[in-house]
Formats: sequence, structure tokens, C-alpha cells
Amino acid sequence: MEQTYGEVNQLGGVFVNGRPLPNAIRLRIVELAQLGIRPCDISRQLRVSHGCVSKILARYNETGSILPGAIGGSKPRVTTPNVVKHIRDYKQGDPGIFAWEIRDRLLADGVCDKYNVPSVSSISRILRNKIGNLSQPGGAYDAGSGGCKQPAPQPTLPYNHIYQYPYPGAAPSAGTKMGSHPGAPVSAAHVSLPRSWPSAHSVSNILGIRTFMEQSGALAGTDGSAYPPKLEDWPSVNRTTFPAAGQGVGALDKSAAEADIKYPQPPPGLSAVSTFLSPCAYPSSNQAVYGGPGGSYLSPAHHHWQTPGNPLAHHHGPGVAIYGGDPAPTAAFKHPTREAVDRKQASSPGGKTPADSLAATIHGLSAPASSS
DNA sequence: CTCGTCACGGTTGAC
DNA sequence: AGGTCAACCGTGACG
Repeated sequence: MEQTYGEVNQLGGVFVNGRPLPNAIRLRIVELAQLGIRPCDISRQLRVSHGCVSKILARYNETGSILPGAIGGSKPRVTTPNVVKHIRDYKQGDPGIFAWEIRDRLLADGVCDKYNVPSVSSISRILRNKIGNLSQPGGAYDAGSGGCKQPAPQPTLPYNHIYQYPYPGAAPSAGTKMGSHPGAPVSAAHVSLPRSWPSAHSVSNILGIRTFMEQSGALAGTDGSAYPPKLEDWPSVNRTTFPAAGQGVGALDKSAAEADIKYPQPPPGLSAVSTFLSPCAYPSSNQAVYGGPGGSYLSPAHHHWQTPGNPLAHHHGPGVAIYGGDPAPTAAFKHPTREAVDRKQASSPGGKTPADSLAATIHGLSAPASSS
């Protein structure tokens, strides 16, 4: 089953039910939007349902991230042994303490932060169930028992970044912990809070970024693996027919193209997409379908899945790359966003700039999905 | 014609 | 090892 085949939507686009769109497409959606292309046109061009386009753009505007949310897993437990222990301590210290006071103290003492502090009702439950009558210390937990030592290294943390909460505070504290994934290098980077960037305009801030990009461009290659393998890319996408530019961003885009691992290959007949999809060399085992050419850079492949490396490291690349020109395929579109696009392009000779900027922007993202 | 929203069927991963 | 559950996904349809 590795090869889950993708399905084709009404627009002729390929997707995998239940799975996020490849990052390349997500990125492209945002880029196009930045260029001023209307969502409906983006939908048609990329062959992604407008609901999806709307969702991705909305999320981007809200969080600054193009990445999908963390899939699967359980929510982090808030009432860790450590928290329970503290609650118990507070209660013992002051039997008359109110749950809300305990809550405040947990925050004040740094036991929890505002994102993982238990609700008042949870605290009440803890007092009732786990601690029993505080008065009687023996309750459920042995205080001294250090059993609970702090095993819970801020459970939240990991999640935080995963979920990409705009969690400013977290980061810091978290710092220590994030390393959750063993395999994964901790790319500090992803910790970045999406929020921090200037939202929309960051994108527009092209110039600055551009520069940045260039530099990074080079880098891109280096890290290549950055994206969690999971996130995929459709090579094809990259090339979408954007009238825009054909220019070769060549190399870069490759990176962009990371292959998505799980994406299934489109059925042969499939439109444009399939074209690019040449099944590349990937070991199919994980990879699938969409993956194309990217292979090259995917090299390490497989398990790499798990290593989230830094998120979009390559983004740089991608952003730019995107427009690689492939002639035909897309041409198929109905009528390519006529004016909008044209106009846009025209207007900016440089063309892709915006995109670039975006890429840069994206940079900050964290890669939630990668979850371990 | 656009676009926000949501039910639906699906996948994932922690527990 | 396998099941449960809750999170997320994109599509498609409605308004």
C-alpha cells in the first residue's frame, strides 16, 4: 500500500484523500495570492478546490505558515505528574487555596505557561480525584515519591511547535526541550513563530527578502532535506504553467520539489500532473507518487521522513523556483487567469519577485507536520 | 461568479 | 500488536 493512488478532483487535480497537499502546491497557492491572483483563479490553475485554497490562504494569513497542521497524535496532557505534584504542594501549603489561585501559581512559578496550564475545572478535578482531600496527604500521590519527577518535560512544548501556536513564550522555555525527535536535528529554526513575521507584508517586502533569498539560495542546496519528508511536493506543481516565468530558476526549484512521500502517483492518464511525475527514482517504498524528479535531492530518502529537519529549508528554493516553465501542461487550463496574471506579470518585470519574497517568508515556518 | 463554510470520508499518530 | 480517539486533510456542495 505504499502506493496510495491519488484521486482526481473535479478540476483535474490530483490529491490524496486525507493527506495534505504537497508543500509545493501550498506554497504556490500563497505565492499566487501574493501576486494578486484571485483565489478562484488559483484554484483553477493549480487544480485545487477553492475550499482548499481558501483554507490555506486563511491559515497563511492567520499564522503566517503554509504548512498543514499536525496530523494525528494526541493532545499533550496538561496534567502531568509534575503539575499534579505542584498542585498538591500548593494545596498542602494552603488548604484553602482556590483552584484559580493554583492556576495562577502554576503560571507564576513557571510550572506551566499559558498554553498548557490546566483549566480551573481540571485543577478541581485533580484536587478531587488525584489528590483527594488534600488535607490528607497521602492521597493518590505520594508527594515525596518523586515518581513523578519531572518526567514531563514540558510536554507541551513539543506540541507547541508542532501546532504552531503563535506561541511566543513557549519558544524560549521550550528551547531546551524541543529536541524531541531524536533523529531530527533540531532545527531551531522551526521554532520560529509564524506569527512573528510580518504577516502579509513580509511578503511584499520583496526587496529585502530578495536579497536574503539570494543568499540563501545557495544554501538551499545544502540543507536540502529540510522539509520533512512528509510534506511533499509535487514537482509538477512547481512548474506550473505560470506564464510568468519560465526562467529558470532551475536549480533551485529542484529543491522545491521535494518529493512528497506519500503522494501516490497519479494514474497514468492523468493530466498534466502526471507528466511531470515521472516516477522517479525514488524508492517507492515511501514515496510515492507525486514525487518526481525530486529524487535527486531526496537522496537520503526514506526514513528521512522522520527527520524533520528544518522545515522549509529549501524553501528558498522553492519559492523561487516555482515557476519553472514547463510548457504545456498547464496550458490546458481553461483560460488562464487571463488578465490577472498577465497583468501582474507585466507589471513586474522582474516577475517573480513576490514569489521570492514569499519563499523567504516561509522560511520561518515550522514544520509541524513532521511530527516525529 | 466568488468565496466562506461545513459535512464527509479519509489518514495519522499518541495513548 | 492492535484498537481507540482526536486531531488534521481536501473535496464538494451550499448559500
